[in-house]
Amino acid sequence: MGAWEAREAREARDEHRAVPDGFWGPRTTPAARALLDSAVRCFADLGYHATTTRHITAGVGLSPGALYVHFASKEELLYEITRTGHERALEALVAAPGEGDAREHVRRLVAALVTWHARHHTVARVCQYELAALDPQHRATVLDLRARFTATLRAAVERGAAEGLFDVPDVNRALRAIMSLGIDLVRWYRLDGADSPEFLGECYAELALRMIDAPGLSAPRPPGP
Amino acid sequence: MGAWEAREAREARDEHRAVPDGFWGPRTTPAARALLDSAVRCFADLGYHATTTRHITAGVGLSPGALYVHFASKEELLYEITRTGHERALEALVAAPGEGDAREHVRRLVAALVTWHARHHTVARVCQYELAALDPQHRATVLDLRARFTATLRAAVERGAAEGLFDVPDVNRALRAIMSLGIDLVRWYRLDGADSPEFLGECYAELALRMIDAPGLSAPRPPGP
DNA sequence: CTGAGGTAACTATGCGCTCAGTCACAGTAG
DNA sequence: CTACTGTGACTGAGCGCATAGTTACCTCAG
Repeated sequence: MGAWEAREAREARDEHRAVPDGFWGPRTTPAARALLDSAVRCFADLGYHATTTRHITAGVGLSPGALYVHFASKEELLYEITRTGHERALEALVAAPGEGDAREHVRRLVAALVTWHARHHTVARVCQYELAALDPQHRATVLDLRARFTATLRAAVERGAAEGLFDVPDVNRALRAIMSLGIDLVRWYRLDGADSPEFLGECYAELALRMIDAPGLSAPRPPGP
Repeated sequence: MGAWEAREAREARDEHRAVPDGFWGPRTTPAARALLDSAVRCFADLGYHATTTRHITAGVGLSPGALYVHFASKEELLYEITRTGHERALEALVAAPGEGDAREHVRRLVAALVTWHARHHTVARVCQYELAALDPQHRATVLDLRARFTATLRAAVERGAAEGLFDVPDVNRALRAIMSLGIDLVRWYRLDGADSPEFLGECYAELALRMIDAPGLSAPRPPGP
């Protein structure tokens, strides 16, 4: 039995994966993907600075030096995680169909935002809490992705405000409130809890609309749990 | 000029204080208060694990060993900060008057929650993000304070739901949404921004009520910015 | 004199990262 | 088929360094 079969056997009995297949993209090798998975779990549990390279490599049954075969540094690992995480979240947002009026568009955007952050709450936690540990250049790249994310949501809210569907005295304040609903759940959400990501997305989309709806426009209440 | 006058002179030209006078309680000595202030700034900026004892002591013009004259360890410093922060936040919440119906009570509680977290956003950031670095015993003490905090808010929401004022299919989900509004602002709020803590508290209290109000109960819209 | 507060040099530890060497394996020559 | 060789993944000891925490000594107001 070669080393690679032995490692696959170890991986098979590892705890559940941090992300689904395909998340890291097709070019990444199996060992690099396993290291990214392990790093996501460690960074989410302990934080970037409290995580050692030995934690990460031990999580996939490798020795400390193996990390540097696939990544130049611990920081590059964090960069790969946060950049890919932000790219996937942005993809989920722009994939939300823009049909219907601004109200339906915002509903679908918030549902997509919340569903993604709930389903990928471990990666999302790293993306939200560990940006300060990035190199300035890497951080700038990730913050640019964040700006595009926010701009997508802002456009929909501004459109609804212009059409008189929403009552938002300050678009930025409304945006921050909506984003807070989606972002803060990475702090507490667990996949084995009562609410599925999709269900939570629907609930929170309704809450967001209630916050910004103009008076008298509220639709009938959504289904219960 | 003695060493103490020299230190006071250094403090006088320091950047603005992290917390107002009296925050740490009357028993703490001036040197200990200065170290707590410096630690709050460092932990909020860099995170607990990336902060060294040299950072903290250099921030008040002392040598590294001086920290251990006043505190047993870096962790005890974090414990003092998070415990006191949670105590002060809880005090602000229970000080909100409970007069009027449940709707007004929730409004005042959310306003108090948001106002406190905005005004003390630096301490609050440490309280929210660095709990994992606490000793298990210290963490248990702080989590108990958090539970009492949540229970205060939950009681008011449950009362309103029982009276038919609120439409909340799941009290925990509504609570989490409201708490997320208040907690996530420590990530972005700055005191030199456009909204004062009190004004943001009023705005967010209104948003919270819109999320949970039963249909047809919404009051006229609040004042603009 | 006393002792609380503070200093500076120190220790032990554990970190990120390196590098010479091992191993499995694919390709190729004879 | 065997023998040889190049290649890339990986090992594991360990380097240089920065860290948290310790300690012996100093200062000076009361």
